[in-house]
Amino acid sequence: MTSPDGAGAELDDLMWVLTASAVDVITPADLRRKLSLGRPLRVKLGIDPTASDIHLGFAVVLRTLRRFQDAGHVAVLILGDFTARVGDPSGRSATRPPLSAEQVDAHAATYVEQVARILRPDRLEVRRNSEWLGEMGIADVLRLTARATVAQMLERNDFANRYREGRPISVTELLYPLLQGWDSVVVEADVELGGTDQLFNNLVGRELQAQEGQDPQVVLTTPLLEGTDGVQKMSKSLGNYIGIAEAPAEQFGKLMRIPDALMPRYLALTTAWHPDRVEEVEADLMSGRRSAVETKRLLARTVVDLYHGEGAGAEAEAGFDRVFRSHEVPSEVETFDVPASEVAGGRIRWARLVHLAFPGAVPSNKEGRRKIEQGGVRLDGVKLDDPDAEAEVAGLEGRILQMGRRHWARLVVPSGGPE
RNA sequence: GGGUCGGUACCCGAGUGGCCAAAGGGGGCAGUCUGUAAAACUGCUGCGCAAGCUACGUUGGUUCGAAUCCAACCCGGCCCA
Repeated sequence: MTSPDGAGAELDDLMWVLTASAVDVITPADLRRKLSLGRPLRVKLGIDPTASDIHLGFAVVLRTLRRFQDAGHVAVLILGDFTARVGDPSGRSATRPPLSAEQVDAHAATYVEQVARILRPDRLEVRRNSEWLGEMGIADVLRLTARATVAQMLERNDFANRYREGRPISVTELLYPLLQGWDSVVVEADVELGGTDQLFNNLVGRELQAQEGQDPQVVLTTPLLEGTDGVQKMSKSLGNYIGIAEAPAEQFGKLMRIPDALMPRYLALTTAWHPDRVEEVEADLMSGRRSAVETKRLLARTVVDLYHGEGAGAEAEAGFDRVFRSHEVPSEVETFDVPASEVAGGRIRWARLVHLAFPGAVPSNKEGRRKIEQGGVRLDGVKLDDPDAEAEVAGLEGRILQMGRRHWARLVVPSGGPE
């Protein structure tokens, strides 16, 4: 079906770029046909405004959307504000509390701001599904529900598994696929993108469009990227994510810590490279022409460059080497002001100080004590050994407290207090 | 509506009157090693300097003493209607 002329070759390449990392394309023939229409396609992506940080996992589908934009098509971003307000119970157990309109607005704003780091502003349309779903009456809803049967809904793996395992499924949940599908009808989507977990929902959109006499959307799903632990899919709640807005040093460090086995996945899904380039680097890695560490460094530099600009990756790498190769203190260390109120008689317990300086990593005094006992705390490179000992606060000024391998604080002593 | 089983720490899960801040596993964290990878090994994993305090769905009760017994309630699974 490939024509020998230039246009055909171009289309072949575009298909390759758009679908190289896709899991399902339903159907490739439809996609090819639509791409040849000679008009900008409307490419839909529904997002759930309950989370507020975009990470590399979600960026996978956004990157694909960007590729459509670069090919001249329009990104139609649907904020599922209506569904978020109703309270999507998909997470079950903790029956997620419905969000208020204000919360949704706040999330939506940060979302759009972050999305702008990946999508281009021209050829971008942002819609909220409350625009139309909020207008629907019970009669409309019933009409919509009449279009699907329970058996059809249970075809969705997620539902089928839960049903089989005796886990709860709320009736509302059965409704979501229909509502999302209706979004496609309203915005007249030509293509809908989504993670593989959205396959079923997006196919429902295809059905509904056909019933409404529209040319059904092409459904293209992208893989769910594994998080930094290499096992679970990346998500904020699991803490295994790399945010696209995170600082270069953070991103670089986290990327260096992913399991080696994950590199091909990350090369393909997080770099925005042409798939030919991905294959080339991967081949070098497999053949040993490029070592694992070098490949990982290349990956980390590439991703940091992508979100922080050309050169940011190399800079982050230099900082990384400084800390983890030369074991020096990073050039930028956050200062920690020892609170005067915590100082008794010019002294403070080490365990307490560690807790106060690193509230996130050391959530309690008790934890601070454990960290010291286990040899995880250093002052100017010297291990502390007695958590119950007290430090002379006056002697702490400007010294560097280190906890574990990745936490530092430059101590600042309160001045002007009653001496 | 009736019956039945269940709700334990971040997760799974043992525990059925005191020896339970609660076995075991997973996860996580710190240490050694290393490429901040993997594998391996060690330790830790409610809060408090401590006395002690708070925690086994919720509330109340029995008891010298409750995660364990009783009552009501809330939530979920299954079966019947």
